[in-house]
Amino acid sequence: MEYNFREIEQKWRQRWVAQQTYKVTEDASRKKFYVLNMFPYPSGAGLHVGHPLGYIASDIYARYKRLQGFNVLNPMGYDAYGLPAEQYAIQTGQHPAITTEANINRYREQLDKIGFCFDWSREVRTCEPGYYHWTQWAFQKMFGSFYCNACQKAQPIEKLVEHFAKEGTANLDVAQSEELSFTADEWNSWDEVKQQQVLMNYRIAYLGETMVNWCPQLGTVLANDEVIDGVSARGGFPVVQKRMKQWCLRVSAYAQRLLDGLETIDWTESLKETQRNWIGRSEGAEVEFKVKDSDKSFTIFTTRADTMFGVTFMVLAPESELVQELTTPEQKAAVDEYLAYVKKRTERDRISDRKVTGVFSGSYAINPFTGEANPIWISEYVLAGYGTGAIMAVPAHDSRDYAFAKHFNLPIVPLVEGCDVSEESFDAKEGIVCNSPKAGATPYIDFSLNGLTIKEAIAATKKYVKEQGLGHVKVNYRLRDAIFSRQRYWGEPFPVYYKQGMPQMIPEECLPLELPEVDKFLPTETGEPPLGNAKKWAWDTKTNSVVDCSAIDNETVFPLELNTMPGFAGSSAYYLRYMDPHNDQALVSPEADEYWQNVDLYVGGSEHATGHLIYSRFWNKFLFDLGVSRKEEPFQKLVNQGMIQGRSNFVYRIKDTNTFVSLGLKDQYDVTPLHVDVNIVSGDVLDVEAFKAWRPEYATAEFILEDGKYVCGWAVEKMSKSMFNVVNPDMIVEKFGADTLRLYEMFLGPVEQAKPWDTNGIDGSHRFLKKFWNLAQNILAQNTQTAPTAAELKSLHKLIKKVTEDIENFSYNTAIPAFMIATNELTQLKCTNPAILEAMVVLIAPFAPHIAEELWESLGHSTTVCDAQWPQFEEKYLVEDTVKMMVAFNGKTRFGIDFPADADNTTIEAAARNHELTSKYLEGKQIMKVIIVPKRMINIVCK
RNA sequence: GCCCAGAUGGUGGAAUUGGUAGACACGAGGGACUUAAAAUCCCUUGACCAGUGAUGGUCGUACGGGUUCGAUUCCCGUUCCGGGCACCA
Repeated sequence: MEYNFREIEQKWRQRWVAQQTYKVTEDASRKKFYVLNMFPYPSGAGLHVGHPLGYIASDIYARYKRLQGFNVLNPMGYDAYGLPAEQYAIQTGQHPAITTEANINRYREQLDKIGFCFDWSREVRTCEPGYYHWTQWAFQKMFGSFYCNACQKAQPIEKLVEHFAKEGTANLDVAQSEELSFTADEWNSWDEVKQQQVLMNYRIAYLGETMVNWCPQLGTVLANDEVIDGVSARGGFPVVQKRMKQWCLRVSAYAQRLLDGLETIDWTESLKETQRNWIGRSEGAEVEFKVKDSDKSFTIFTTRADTMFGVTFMVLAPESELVQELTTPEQKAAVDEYLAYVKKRTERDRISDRKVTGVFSGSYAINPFTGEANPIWISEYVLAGYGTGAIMAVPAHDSRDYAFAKHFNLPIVPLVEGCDVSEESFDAKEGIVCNSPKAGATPYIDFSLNGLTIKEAIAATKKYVKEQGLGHVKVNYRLRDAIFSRQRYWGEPFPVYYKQGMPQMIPEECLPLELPEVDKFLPTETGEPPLGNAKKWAWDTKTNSVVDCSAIDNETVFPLELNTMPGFAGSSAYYLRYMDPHNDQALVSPEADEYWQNVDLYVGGSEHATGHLIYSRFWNKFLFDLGVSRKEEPFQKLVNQGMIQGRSNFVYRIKDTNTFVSLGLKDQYDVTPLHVDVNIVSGDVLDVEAFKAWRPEYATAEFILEDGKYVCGWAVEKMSKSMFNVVNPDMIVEKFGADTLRLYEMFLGPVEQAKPWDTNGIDGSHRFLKKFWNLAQNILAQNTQTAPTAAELKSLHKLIKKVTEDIENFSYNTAIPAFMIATNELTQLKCTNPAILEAMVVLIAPFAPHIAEELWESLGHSTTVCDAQWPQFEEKYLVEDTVKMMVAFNGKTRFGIDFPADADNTTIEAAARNHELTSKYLEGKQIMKVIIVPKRMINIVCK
């Protein structure tokens, strides 16, 4: 019988749906395993062969775990809110919901063809009210919480209110936007609005006036991870800094826990490193400097407290409030001029040209270690948002300070033995300290740092700063709070209305607050977000319902929030929702959450390292504090699948002609390379007729061939429509079958590695399946009932061992060759034993489920192969009595000799002396050492 | 600039983590079957040298050193490619 993959695959696709083969339910008697893919944004372009890579890898693991007896949750859904659908809506008037629905249907159709074991009954879409109900709910909980530093967890805001009423801000250790100080009496005397304003300083979801990344072309703000090199990650439009009132999430409060959590999870080191960089913890000291001839003082942050003796000037950020306070009247004009200059510069200007600029404030600061007065400068190289917005400059040991000192001719004092600072600063934190005053030499300090290593000196100075009350030890993080408002239509609406300018949450029982209809998806004429176009978008507090905007009276009917939530809102807790997707009483029931816990294996791209993977960890930690999530870390193990790049093909057109010249001859002409559709190129040879038919302008094209063929050039590029290098999985499935596609994608190389797609090699995978099929048909036809031979068992168990290990390690690319080898061996052994075939069918089921099901049925089983048992490896079938080992003398390979498999040094030595091939080499020689490499070789060191 | 990960045939990639480097596949070359093509099967395929031949030898895992009986693997230095962070003090 032929291997008719089309018939087989269609048959099993239908049967899996009919029998609900992949539907899972919580089952306390079985161990759970949760496999998850990063859910896709359903774009209009559909899937290309790169998309399913991760899905196939996780599908193999899910199927393998199921065969091992685990109850496997492997859900799929859609990250359905997003910019492309909205921009399409702006251009065409087509409602984003319609576009999104159409795209989802196309995705689903494509996914269904590849044979995944997703439980589609658990599908979620972030744009559905039943789903974003819980996104809104979590937001309200964040609004109703503050972060307690002392207990390192989120707490209800009521506790903070209680604290304020009793002690004001005394004994308060909480995460906050700015440090406030007030008494209980003051708090109690304030009215509701004032109290609410103060509480905003502490809420985890808060409305904050902050500098945001504003993208004028997109008409919205962007989070830090959405901005790359001063332009938007999506679209590449310029981004400017703008002060705006926005919803923010206090992610920074969780910085330390986000950092610590990395130690407990099984992610790649490079991904953890990326997150560590993003969180950017730095340990240092805040030191207070008094201003000369003034009662003012200010605090700086430094990680190099050891360089206190190398300070020669101070620098303030232009945006710092200290600038106004410390500028002397004489310098005011110069400072104002400088501030005006800085204000004109965009983020992009700052990044692209880093010229040294600055202005002297006129004031001096007293170094608390030496009593020296140092000039206070103002410069844009100091950032307002980091540390205290003020630094002590140590030009000898900081390259930025160095550049500044050279430019403005300020002194440079080196502090490390033997360092040369005539050309550049010495930034390394290594070496021995010198040039610090002797103990007792100044009235300010009674010890010397000279002779200490930098590390010791840092510790010593920090300790001194703390003891003397000159400042305190401080940890700073680069991680900023996430800006949570977007001026868009196609996103989750905030469940918020405004009363007296203060945000109010709509009652929890009224959630979800559904996205209203608008007739235009653009911002309003007055510059309000698109929701400003909605007619029915006001909250009636009497009826607790959405009413027409015309009813707004600001007494019982109030305007609703016009911003929507960003993309990461819906993707932050979706893995919890899959556990209990139809629950309308809770995000997830405690029972479902207790059973599924967290994701055991998460598969997705590393491009989400500083976005989704930070936000969802934060979101989950918050839910953990609330007691909603059982596990502090959502994704125990994470595998990053590498991007599949496109392999583009080129044709070479001779300039100003319609003649194309083959690759090997192109250097003889002046040519322009042009992308050509890879689907009309096979093995880099162009299908000339198809090319003429491809585009009208090529209908009359002429060709200069080599050896009768037109050979194309090629390059590895991103897979994209514009490069004509997109390979569609549907086409591959049609031509070779889903099992071949699955096998080939895994065979291409390690899952984690980026690699170019090359359809040429797919024959090999397809050929293997045919061979496997033929072997199976042969066995089924003969159906010998005798016991398997030792050779057959050896072949099988070698395979079991290899495949089991490789799946565990995600080395699918090495598991597949093992199948090829075993199939060849068993074919050569003329195996006719169905027991051997049965085991092989189970082993291959995760990789090629359709063919496995078909053969499983042929073997007489009435259940699906998914309910089979993973074969057990038994060592005894691999053990051999004798082993052929290479005997080498002093490392030089000489002879292959059979030895007993369990031979030790003494027997080997004796055997070597007696053996006809080796005895003469050893005659009269002394054996120094015998090294046995198990089952491989023996090296005899002799002289 | 700092941090992380890499570099193996014409190509994608293996190598039991210190033990016969190049598994497996693609491509290429040769052959068988076929009127022919497709499909299938078999052989060769890192480079160089010697030999009619079986075969033997030398070199070879980016480059230069080191440790070791033995290094693709460990250590030091250099070059190149990829990723992250970046006037973050």
